[in-house]
Amino acid sequence: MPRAGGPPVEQPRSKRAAQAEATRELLLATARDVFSERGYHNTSVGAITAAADTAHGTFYLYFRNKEDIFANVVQGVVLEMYDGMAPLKHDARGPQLIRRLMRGWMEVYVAHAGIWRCLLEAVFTSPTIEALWRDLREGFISQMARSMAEFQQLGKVRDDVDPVLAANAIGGMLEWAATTTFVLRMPPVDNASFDDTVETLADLCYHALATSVLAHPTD
Amino acid sequence: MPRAGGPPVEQPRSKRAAQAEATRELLLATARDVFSERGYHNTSVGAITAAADTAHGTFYLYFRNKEDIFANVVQGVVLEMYDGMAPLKHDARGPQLIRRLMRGWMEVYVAHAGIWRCLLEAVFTSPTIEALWRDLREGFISQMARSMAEFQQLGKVRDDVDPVLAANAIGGMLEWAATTTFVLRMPPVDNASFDDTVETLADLCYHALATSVLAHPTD
Amino acid sequence: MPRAGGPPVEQPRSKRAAQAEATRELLLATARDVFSERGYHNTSVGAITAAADTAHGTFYLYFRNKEDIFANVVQGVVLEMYDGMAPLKHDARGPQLIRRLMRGWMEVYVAHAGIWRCLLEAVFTSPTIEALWRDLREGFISQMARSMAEFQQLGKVRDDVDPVLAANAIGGMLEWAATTTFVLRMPPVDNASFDDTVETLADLCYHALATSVLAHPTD
Amino acid sequence: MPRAGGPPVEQPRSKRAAQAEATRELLLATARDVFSERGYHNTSVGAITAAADTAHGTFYLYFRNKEDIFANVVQGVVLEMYDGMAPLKHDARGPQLIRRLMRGWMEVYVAHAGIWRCLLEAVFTSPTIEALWRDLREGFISQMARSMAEFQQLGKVRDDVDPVLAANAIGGMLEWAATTTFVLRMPPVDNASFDDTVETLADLCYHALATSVLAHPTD
DNA sequence: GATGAATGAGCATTCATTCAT
DNA sequence: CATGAATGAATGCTCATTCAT
Repeated sequence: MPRAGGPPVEQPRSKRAAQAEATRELLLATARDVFSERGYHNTSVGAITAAADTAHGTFYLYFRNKEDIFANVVQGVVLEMYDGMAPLKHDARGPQLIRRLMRGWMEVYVAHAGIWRCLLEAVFTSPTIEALWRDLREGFISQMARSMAEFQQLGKVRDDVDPVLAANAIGGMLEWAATTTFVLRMPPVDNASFDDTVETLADLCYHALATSVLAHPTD
Repeated sequence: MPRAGGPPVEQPRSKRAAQAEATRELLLATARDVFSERGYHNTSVGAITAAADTAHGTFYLYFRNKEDIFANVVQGVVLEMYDGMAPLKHDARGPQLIRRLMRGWMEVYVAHAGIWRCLLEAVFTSPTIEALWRDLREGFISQMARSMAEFQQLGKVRDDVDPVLAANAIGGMLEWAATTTFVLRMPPVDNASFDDTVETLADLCYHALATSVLAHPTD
Repeated sequence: MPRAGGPPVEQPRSKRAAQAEATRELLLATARDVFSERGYHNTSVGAITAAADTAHGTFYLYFRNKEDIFANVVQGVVLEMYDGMAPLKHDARGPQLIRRLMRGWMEVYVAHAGIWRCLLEAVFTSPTIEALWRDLREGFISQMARSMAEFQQLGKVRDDVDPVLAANAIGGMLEWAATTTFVLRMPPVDNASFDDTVETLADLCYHALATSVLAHPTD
Repeated sequence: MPRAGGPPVEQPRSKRAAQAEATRELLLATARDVFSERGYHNTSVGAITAAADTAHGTFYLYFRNKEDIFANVVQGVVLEMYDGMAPLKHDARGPQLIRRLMRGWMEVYVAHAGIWRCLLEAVFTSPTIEALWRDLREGFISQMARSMAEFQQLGKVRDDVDPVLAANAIGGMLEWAATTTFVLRMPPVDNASFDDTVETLADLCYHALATSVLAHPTD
C-alpha cells in the first residue's frame, strides 16, 4: 500500500509499480519458505528464484543479496512472533498469568521453529543480521522490562529486581529453552512433554520474581 | 607405546609419530584460533593450513574436512569449558554459593566467547556438530540436575522442582544470557556491568529454586 | 517453436535461446576435438572451456560433468558413424557387395580414429558410457543381424548361422581389426595396405557366411 | 632366481636382496588383484600399497609409477593368457579342432576378465602400455599366422588367404567377441550361452578358412 | 520490469612423488 | 631396506553477480 504522505492518488501507481511490488512480495514469501526448510547457509539465491519461478536476475532488482532478502524476511517474521507473544489479558493472577504467558510464547517458537532456527544460524554469521536481531530483540526485552516494572509498582514483583537485566535473563531462559528443547530437540524432550516444560519454566519464573511466595502458592 | 625392553625413558614414540602428533596438534590449535576469529562459515580449510604454515594437502592427512577438525576443536574446548565450571567448593551457603557459581560460569563463557560463538554458528548448520554438542551439553545439564537433586535432599531446593527440566531451563538462562550479553553484546551491556549481570542471574536463580526465601535473605 | 501468430519466418527462437544453443554447440564441437586429440582421461573440463574460449562456469550451464558432455559427443559421433556405414546399394552381388561394405566401414573407422579411440577408452572406465555404447552398438549389430537374416531368406547365407551371434562376431571382427590396425597401428599395418586389410576381411567374411563358395568364387 | 651369468654364488644374495625380491613380488601380486577389481584409472598407488600392507614410499623403491607396475603386471598376465591358449593337441580334425581351440581361448578370456578389461582400459590411455601390448599381441598373432601357414601347407586352409592378415582378423574377432560378450556383457549374452557363442565363432572361423567346406561338413 | 546467459573467483579434495628418519 | 609425513599441483564444481536483450 502507498505510504501516507506520498502522492495524493490512491490508484495503484501505474501497473508497473504494482507488478513490481507483487514480484517483490512473491520473492519475499518464497524466500521465507525456502529459508525455513533449508536453513540460511544451505539456501542460495538460485534456490529462491527457482522456487519462486522467477528469473535469476530478477532477484537483484529487489534485493542486494541473500543477506538483504533475509533481513527483510526476518523483519516480518520476528514482528509476527513478538506480536503473537503480546496479547495477554490480565484476567488471571499470579502463577496462572505467567503460565499462560509462557505457554503462548512457547507455542510461538514451536510454530516458527524452521525460520527461528534459520535466524539463529544467520545471527552468528552475518553482522548485519546480528544487528537487526539485536534491535528487534531489544524491543521485545524492553517491553518485558516495562511490564515487570509495572508489576513492581503493584507490589507483585520484588523491588530488588532490575527489570531490564531480569527481562534479559528470563527472556533468554525462555528463548533458549524453546530452542534447545523444540528446535534442537535436545534430550529432555524425550521424557518431558510440552506441558511439563511450560510448567517448569512458569514455576521457575514465578518464584524468581514474585514478591512473596507464601502469598501466591504455586497454584 | 614403548616396546618392552626399550630404554626406560618415556621415549617420544619414534620421533616420526611425535612429529605427526605435533603437526596434528598444530593444525588443531591453529584451527581453534582461526575459527574463533573468523567464525565457522568464514573459515576455509585453506585458511587453516595457511595460518599453520602447512601444505594444503597435509590437512587431509589428519582430518576429513572442516567439520571433522571443528568437531575435534569443539570436543576440546567444550570439555575445557565445562571443566572450568565444575570446581565449586561447598564452602559457601545459599546465595553466596550460587553467586560464585554464576560468576565462574560467566567468566568461562566470556573467556571462550570467540569459539563459543563459532560453535553456536556451526550447531545450527551441521547436523554432526549439532549431535556432538547435544551430547556434550547433556553431560553438563545432567550434572547440574544431579546437584539440584542433592540440594533437594538437603531441603535447600524446593521439592516440586523437576531437576532435569529445571537444570535445562536454568542452564539455558545462563548460556543465553552469556551469549546475548557478552557474545552478541546486546543492549543491556551498555548500562550494566559484568557484576550486575551476574548478580541478577544469581538472584533470579536463587529465588527460583530455594525452599524458603525468608530463611536466606538475598544476602 | 515459434508462437502462432508470430512472424512467418523461422525465427531464431528469441536470439537468446539461439545464443545459448550456439554456446552449447560450441562446447560440444570443441569437446569433440579436444577429446579426439587428447583422449578421455587426459581431457579436463578446463581444457574444453579453454579451447572453446569460454568461462569455466559456463560449461556447467549445459553439462553436468565430463561424462555428460562426452556422452553427448558420443551420441552424435556414433550415429554419424553408423550412418556412414548404412548406405549400401544392393547393386553388387556376393563378394563385391561385401567388399564394398567393408571398405565403407573401415573408412568410417579410419575417419573417426581419434574419437573412436577415445570412446573405447571411456567405455572401459565409465559405466554410463559403457551403457550408452552398449545401446548404440546394439542398434548397429541388430541391423546387421537383420540384413543377414534377409540374405538367409534369399539363400545367400547359410541357414545354420545364428544371425545375431554371427553379426556380433563379424561386427566385432571388423571393429577390432579397424581398431588394432588403424587406431593402435599394430604391426601388420607396416606390411599391409588399407586395401589388403579390407580385402582379407571381406574374403573371410564372405566365406564365413556364404551358402556355397563354389557358386561365387572369391572374385 | 639369480640370472645365469651373475655372481657364481647360488646363495640368496644376502638376506636383503631376498627380502627386496619378496616385497617386489608382493606388490606385483597385490597390484594385479587391485587392478582387476577396480580398473586402471580407479586404482591409485596408495590403494596398492594399502592392500599390500606396505608403506607408501616402498612402492617407489621398485616401480617408477602406476604405469610401470601395471606394465609388469600385464607382462605376466598376458603371457599367462597366451600360454593358456597354446596347448592344443592336434588329435582332432577340422571343425572339432577349431571348436576346441576357440573354447579354450574363450575360457582364458573369461577367466581373466577383470585384468583383461583393465588392460584394454590402459591400452587406450597409456602409450607405454599400448606399445607393450602391441608387442605381446604380435607374438600371439604371428604364432597364429604360423599355424595358419602350416595348415595351408597341409591343404586345409585356402591358399589365397594371407596368414598374417587373416590371423589378425580372426584373432580380433575372438578377442572382441570375448570382450563384448563376457566383459562388457553386451546384449547377446542374455539369449546366448557361452556354448552358443563358441559354436558360432568356431563355425564362422572354420568356413572362413577351410579349403573346401564340402570335405568337412560342419560336424 | 523481466530475463537468463555468461562470468570467474573461491573452495574442497585427491594423489603422485619426495625425502628425512 | 622400509617408512610414512609432507608437499603442492591439478581438477571438479558452486554460486553470487552482471548485463545485454
